[in-house]
Amino acid sequence: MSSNSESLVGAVTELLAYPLFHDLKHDEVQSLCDGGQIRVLSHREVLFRHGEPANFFGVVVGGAFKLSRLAQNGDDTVIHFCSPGDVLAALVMPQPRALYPLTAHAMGPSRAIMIRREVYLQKWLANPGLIARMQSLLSMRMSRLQGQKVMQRAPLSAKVAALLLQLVCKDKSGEEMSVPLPLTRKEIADSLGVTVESVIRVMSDWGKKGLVVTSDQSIRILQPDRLIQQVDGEEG
Amino acid sequence: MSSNSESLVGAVTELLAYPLFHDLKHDEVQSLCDGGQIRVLSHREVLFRHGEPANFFGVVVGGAFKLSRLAQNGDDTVIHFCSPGDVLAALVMPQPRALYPLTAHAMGPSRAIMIRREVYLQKWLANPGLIARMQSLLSMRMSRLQGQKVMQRAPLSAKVAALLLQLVCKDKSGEEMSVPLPLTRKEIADSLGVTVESVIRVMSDWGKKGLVVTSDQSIRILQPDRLIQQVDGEEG
DNA sequence: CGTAGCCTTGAAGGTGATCAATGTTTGTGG
DNA sequence: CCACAAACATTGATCACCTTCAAGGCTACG
Repeated sequence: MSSNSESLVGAVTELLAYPLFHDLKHDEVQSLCDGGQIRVLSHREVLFRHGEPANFFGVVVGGAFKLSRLAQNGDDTVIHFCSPGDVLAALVMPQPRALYPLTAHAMGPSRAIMIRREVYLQKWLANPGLIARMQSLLSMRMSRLQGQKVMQRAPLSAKVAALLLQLVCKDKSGEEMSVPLPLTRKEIADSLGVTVESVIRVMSDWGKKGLVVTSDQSIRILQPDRLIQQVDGEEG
Repeated sequence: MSSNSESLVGAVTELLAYPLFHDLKHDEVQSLCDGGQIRVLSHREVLFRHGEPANFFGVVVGGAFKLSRLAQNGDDTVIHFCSPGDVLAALVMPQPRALYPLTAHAMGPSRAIMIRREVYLQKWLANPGLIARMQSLLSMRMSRLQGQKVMQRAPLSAKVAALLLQLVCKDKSGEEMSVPLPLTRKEIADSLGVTVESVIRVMSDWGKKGLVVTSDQSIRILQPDRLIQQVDGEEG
């Protein structure tokens, strides 16, 4: 139940599969993970907490994490959902006495490699190709945040639709696809800054119309085109 | 009136003053700006536009810029306000066929150094110390975005107060301070995703109570402590 | 078997949006 | 210097959307 740590023998090979490490050799990745350790978490466990000293950054290698912060009224706001291949808290590493800017909760059983701050400063920053790919990753995350900000004035249904469509791998529009995270209505609400009840009303409406189905904690989108119409503000 | 470009003889020396280039020598900065050019814009002119091919990134050296995107309903959303020393569009440089992710409008007379994409890839990325400081900059920008997202459920007055307090250099709380940008109500509204009218109602209320004054296009905060109370949700 | 987390539904109420009209400031050209 | 246009600021009335509050059901897990 509690977080466990193992050696990262096999994990390094997993990393090679992610675009971030694409043109690197096994030894090079090994060196980039120097002194790191794997952490295995179960559902709702905390990888790191907002405000703690940030001596490690992370690479997700399994499951998913939600990055969130508490508002002063008590309920937390989800900033980002992380999938395997994503990097956590790397941006704050350069700061001398860095604190984690967010709290990271595991969504379902998850794993992450935690790597020392010094290794980032000495080895990661010295590798221009790696930094370039990391900046692309950050650029996409930034882009998502901005995309959500643009939707602020849109009706709630548009926001929920946009979020769901952001989360599915948008390969083939027109076909059925499913959200690759165990996502609760509360988490959707916390991510959009609205109440659970409102999200439920929107989504149960879609359920009746056959737009989406929630089965087994997994959200499947049956008619992506009609969801996209919701984003664009048309009536469905 | 239209955007002008000069050589950047003197501008390089200006750069040395910003934290980003703090430990660099004049020649090094010169090399980092290789082939760059200075652009001088007047109020409301566009430095670059969302969707254009991004072959240059920028460093602000005077005035201010607002980074915004159009929503599908037509009005634009302000993502960020840039002051001198800030870097523009650097994150997308690593991508092969990068497009500008936002539109940059000058707020009042402003200047920026525009530097070729290749120079970023070859010289900037190869300088670990520089990249580290750039990531700190980005980290702060990210932090602002997140801070605003956390405020989403708060009442409008709290959001406006938080924005104003973010923009002033928060040195001495308790004393009078003023926003260092020519900021209109519309821009505040576009930044928060609300309507102009709502912002006006909040701020004119504060004006009557002596919390803030708008004179000469400049917003001065007379009683910062009471503004902070607004953020925390207390009645004023 | 009981608790905890999640989902659902309904009724009432408030906050901010919308629409419309008008005043104010800034900048431009004759 | 004045006239005019454009951008910005302001105020009021009405209304929709989302929140809040309350109550209950479902499933998982110790």
